[in-house]
Amino acid sequence: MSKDNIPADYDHSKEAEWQTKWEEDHLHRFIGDGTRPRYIIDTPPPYPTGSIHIGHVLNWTFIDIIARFMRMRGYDVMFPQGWDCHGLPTEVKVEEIYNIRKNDVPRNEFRKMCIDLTLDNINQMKKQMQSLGFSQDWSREFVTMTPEYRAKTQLSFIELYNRGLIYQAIHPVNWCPRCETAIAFAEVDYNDNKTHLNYLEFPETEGDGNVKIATTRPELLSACVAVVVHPDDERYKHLEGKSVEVPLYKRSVKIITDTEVDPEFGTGAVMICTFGDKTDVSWVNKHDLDIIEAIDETGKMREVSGKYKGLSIPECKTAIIEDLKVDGCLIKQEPVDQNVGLCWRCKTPIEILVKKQWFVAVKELESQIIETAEEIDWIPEHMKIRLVNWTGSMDWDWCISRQRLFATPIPVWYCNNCQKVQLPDPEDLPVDPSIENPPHQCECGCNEFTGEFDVLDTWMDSSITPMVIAGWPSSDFKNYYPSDLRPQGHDIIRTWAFYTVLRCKALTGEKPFNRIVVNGMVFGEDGHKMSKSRGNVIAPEAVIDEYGADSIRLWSANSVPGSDIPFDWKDVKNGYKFLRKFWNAFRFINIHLVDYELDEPLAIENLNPMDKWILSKLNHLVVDVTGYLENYNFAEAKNKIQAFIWHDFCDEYIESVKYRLYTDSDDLLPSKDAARYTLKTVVSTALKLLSPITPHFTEEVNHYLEEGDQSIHQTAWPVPVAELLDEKAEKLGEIAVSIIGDIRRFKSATGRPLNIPIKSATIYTTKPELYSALERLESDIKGTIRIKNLKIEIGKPDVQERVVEITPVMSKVGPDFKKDAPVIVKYLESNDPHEIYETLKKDGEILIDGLRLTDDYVTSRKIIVGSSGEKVEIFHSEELDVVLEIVI
RNA sequence: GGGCCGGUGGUCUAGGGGUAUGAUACCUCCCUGACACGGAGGUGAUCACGAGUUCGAAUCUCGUCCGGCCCA
Repeated sequence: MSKDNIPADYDHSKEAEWQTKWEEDHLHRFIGDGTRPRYIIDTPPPYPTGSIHIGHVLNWTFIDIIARFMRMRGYDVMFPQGWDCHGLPTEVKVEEIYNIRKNDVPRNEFRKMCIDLTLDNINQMKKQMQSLGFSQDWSREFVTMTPEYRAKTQLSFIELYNRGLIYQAIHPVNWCPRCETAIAFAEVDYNDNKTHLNYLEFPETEGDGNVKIATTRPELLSACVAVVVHPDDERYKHLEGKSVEVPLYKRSVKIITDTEVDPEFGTGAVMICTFGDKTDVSWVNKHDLDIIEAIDETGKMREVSGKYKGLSIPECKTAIIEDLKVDGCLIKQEPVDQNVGLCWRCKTPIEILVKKQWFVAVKELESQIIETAEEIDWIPEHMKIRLVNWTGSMDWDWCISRQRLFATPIPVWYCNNCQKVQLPDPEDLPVDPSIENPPHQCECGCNEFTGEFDVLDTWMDSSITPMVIAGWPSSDFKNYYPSDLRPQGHDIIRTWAFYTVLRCKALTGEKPFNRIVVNGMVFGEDGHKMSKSRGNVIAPEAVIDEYGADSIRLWSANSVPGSDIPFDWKDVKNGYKFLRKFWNAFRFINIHLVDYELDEPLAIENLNPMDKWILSKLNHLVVDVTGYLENYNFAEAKNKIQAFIWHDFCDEYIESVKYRLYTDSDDLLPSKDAARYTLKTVVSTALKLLSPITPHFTEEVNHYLEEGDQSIHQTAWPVPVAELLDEKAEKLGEIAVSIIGDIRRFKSATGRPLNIPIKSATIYTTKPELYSALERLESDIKGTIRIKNLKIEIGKPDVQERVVEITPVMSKVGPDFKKDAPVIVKYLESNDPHEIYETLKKDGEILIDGLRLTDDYVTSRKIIVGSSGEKVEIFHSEELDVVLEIVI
């Protein structure tokens, strides 16, 4: 039944062996034959940076617990893993490694360098994930930079283009002058700094007046297209509709009004430029103003800025301020705090440029996105609000073109004659228009084309994962779509969740997933999200080396969706201690299981009160943990299992059966077997409950405990046994636990060793039902604490009790006495507790200002004073209200 | 500046109208037939602040302050 070569210590380095075995045995493969209900997880594809961080550990532990739990419950689980490869960070890294700029080598050569680096990074991260015991089906791995995946991304582009949801337009975009590319809002970092607010005087074109405007960006003077003031601003009422002259350039611009102007800031008059900031963009659109492009793609001043042409932005700013001073147009300068947008990668201040770009028509899809979000289960629910609010607050459509190299090419060509857009045939995908030609000639008869050099935003790759894992565009993909579960962090609700909902809905007409479980962020010791740039990162390998994957998984499991959690070595260590405790308990049990032939029906017949107690608690645990895991309350599941094993089982139950296990008496043999059966059942069931959380540990113990070599992960999830759920048995067991604890505490309080034998003990109770309960528990109490003679008596010993404290039971006093409750409380506080107790005992009630207070509304604490002079020690057990008399 | 979340013993945390859960740290005692990497006990919280509702607020409402994530 069990093996007798159990190592003294649990060795977490054996985790790797189990990982290898699971992989070799294909334990985590999705079968897909329809013999079991399917459960599909749309796993996040991480960006291959080369190493996973603790945030990944948290996120993937959640996923893995769910995957393992669902498998044990009979589901065919698809747990794929992908990699979201494309992006600027890899390009920057490659430039760094080879000390080149991307344009120094041919495009394809540069891409090859990126691919090689990414493959290495994926390999490392995959190993890390495997070392954590995550149960992905690696036969279904997807990599967004492969031709197969790029073909899907391009197909999704073509489909949306054909439906008019992707269009090309001239549009303001966020632009990084260093990277020379458009970037999305999500890629803009913001930084506080100090600059100067410059007060400039714009003379009236007709008349002698002038307007003083305040600007932080005088270098954009050449792009000034209007001056705007608040419509209610009395200072400027007379100027509405008139024109002023732009200093230096002597151009005339209109004065317009808009309520968005803050009259309190600066002078209350603002110059609108193309484009100083986002407000400029909205004003230009709203008032249909001209567009003057003053800055080029590299951040240099263009022709239109006149003598400043070719200067960088800061150079131009300095020069123009000097010239304004000379002209007398600069009235004053004052320091001001500014919040500038920076390129998230290189920290260069971004500009807003006017560009021909590709867009996804997000604004048009808004209502559909919100509807779809409503159809999805959000865990926790408030996360949905973030997506809905975000959807309603987009300033402009999603710009999906990027001027980069390592990405999926935009699959279009332009006819050299008529400029018409040419698309590839779906069967030719993927294509690279920068080096290939389109399959057909243009309608206009022309056969000369220019390929698009721009590439797609990486979110275009990763926002179709639920479709890709379902096999899209193959015709049966709807059998595996939508996914059942999308697990992800709350930091990317406005990106990954948003783009996935938007794109999948637009492409399939359906929601991408039924349910989204959102995990929190991991904080470092400084209270901030763990990130490389903050330098508060702890490497998962360091934790695994010291305490093993299961310990960090236990740490991860001590949390719930949506809550941020701080990383703490102490907590990881606590998980490790728990596993060690469980291991030792198992080792002890194993000694008593060697050579033991289980006769289950017979054992069940002979269960004693303590066995029934722990078995009932075990079955309650099964019910509870199943419910907690169904509701993603990992913390509660983990804590309930841990408390049960550590305290109920190890500290109470095992201690209470030792006397039976070590007996040689034939009379006690059936009871001994019942104990062995119970020990085995508890360990075996608890292991199953724990195995989604700590798969290595439970597998290790399981292989010693059970016959055969079936993996614990292939066993069925425990179901509660109705006959063993027994409230009466639990209450009876609690009485034993309480008495045993009291005697332990008594020993501790009187400075005696815990294992010191007791010559005789008498338990006095005045309650008949308690008396009979104690009678049934006699041998367990006696055996557990080693009492030679135990007597149970009805009545009281020859002692005096003194009540030292009477406490109101507020949950009863409050509702029943309402506004009189404080009177009761005050009375109980200010009168002698013993007298109150005596009155209650004598009269059954006590009158306080006409209020009838009975026994039910109070609890009392007694001490036992004095004795009849015998050499006995007496104490009062509060919980049960019994008196114990002890002779040691 | 906006959206969302949060502020509970030294630290972390549960609860969310009736006098606060657990962990950790600390202190005391105990080497008990699996585990001293263990066990038993103990100290320690006016539940961020202010006001309101209520007999009663950590809990509900409003406001303030502080922190976090995302965005501007």
